[in-house]
Amino acid sequence: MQNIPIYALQAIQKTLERHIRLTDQEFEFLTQHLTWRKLRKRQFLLQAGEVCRYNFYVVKGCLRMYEIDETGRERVLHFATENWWTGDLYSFLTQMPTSFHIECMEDAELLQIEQQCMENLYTQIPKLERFFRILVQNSLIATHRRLISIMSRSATERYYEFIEKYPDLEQRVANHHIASYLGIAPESLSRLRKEYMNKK
Amino acid sequence: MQNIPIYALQAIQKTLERHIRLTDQEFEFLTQHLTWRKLRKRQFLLQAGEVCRYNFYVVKGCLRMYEIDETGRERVLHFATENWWTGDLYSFLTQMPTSFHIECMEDAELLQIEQQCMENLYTQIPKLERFFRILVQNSLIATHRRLISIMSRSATERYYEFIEKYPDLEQRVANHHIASYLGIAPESLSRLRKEYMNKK
DNA sequence: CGAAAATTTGACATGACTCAACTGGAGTGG
DNA sequence: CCACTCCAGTTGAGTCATGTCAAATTTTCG
Repeated sequence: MQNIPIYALQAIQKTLERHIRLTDQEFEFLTQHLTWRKLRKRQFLLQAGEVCRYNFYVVKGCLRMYEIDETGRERVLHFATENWWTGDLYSFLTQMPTSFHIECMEDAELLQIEQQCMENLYTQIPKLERFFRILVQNSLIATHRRLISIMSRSATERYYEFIEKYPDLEQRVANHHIASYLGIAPESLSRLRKEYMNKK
Repeated sequence: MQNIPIYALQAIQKTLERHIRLTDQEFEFLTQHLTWRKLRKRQFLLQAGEVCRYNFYVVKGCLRMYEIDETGRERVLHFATENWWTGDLYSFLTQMPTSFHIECMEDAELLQIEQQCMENLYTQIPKLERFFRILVQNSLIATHRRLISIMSRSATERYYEFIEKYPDLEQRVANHHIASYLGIAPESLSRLRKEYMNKK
């Protein structure tokens, strides 16, 4: 197995430090359960039907997690870039097959933790249970906001919200994926974009 | 302070047992941090601007948590009935003022845990940290589903989904609150209902 | 019983979708 | 390095689901 580069360890350490403080021993112990992974553009980290065995931390790159609905249309649930986590929590926890795909939109570098290890880690380092609880809580809060947003705001408003919140993604991510994330047709997004350009 | 009735303790115990197993001592310890609360219809458990200091477990009754958006319109984020939990996680955690209201739609009986106590409880009984992590995770999964649903399905489909999933709420909750939950106009819901009745 | 609120109904408006055609740029192979 | 293909993005026209507003009716509750 390939060694984990130092910058990746530093990155995840910094991310952890935002919520918990680990001793060097604890961090060392944690890193023994991390695996280093590199993927190229268009590769899948996860495909529908598989069980999601890992939780992924993005060191570099840009990924999207999406579902294909009954009508065959893709629905982007979220994007993940540097220092974000991704994975299908539901599948991860229940060990049921996932309904999601996670695809690299750019070459990517990741750290992964296996589900099995997580349980051990929680026992060995209770602080990690805290970390992941907070992570999930934040995720829930963000999803609530998005739900409210999609329920109360027009396509235009949601688009403006998006470019304000994620100016970088606007640049990195293909238009039709953003449209899918916002829950609008790519054609509509194209028109919104045009309108927005004219205003400026 | 009023004593907690036995049926309330039994209810919460049963709910906890779905994910963790506490010893009698642990449960006893937990109950010392619970407060019993009764509310009447139309009373507020939480109002925008307050800090949400508690996590609430519903023993009896039916509540709604909602936000008032920029246009003055109510958006129902969720309903809570028997054996559900409610509260504003974000405010609860950050101790920032909430933007939500939680209102009783029927006379209600609740158990509440104070945020401060939670932290102690987690330390004393790590299993509880697990319980709440799982709770939040399930909540996140449900919210993801709802997001996908609102993005990919028509108002009709969402309504059918709702009555299938929560046949009891359909009965207990006012029409316009369900409309708000589904993200549609009350008039539209009324029409969907009519259509649905004709079909049957 | 009566006032206020909720629901229903009708008429109309419109934002966003669909489908189809066109444009432009990136990637590929000769 | 050009020509060709393919996919993403743009644009236009027409449609439809759902929203809005207003009025009528029913229900709720003091």
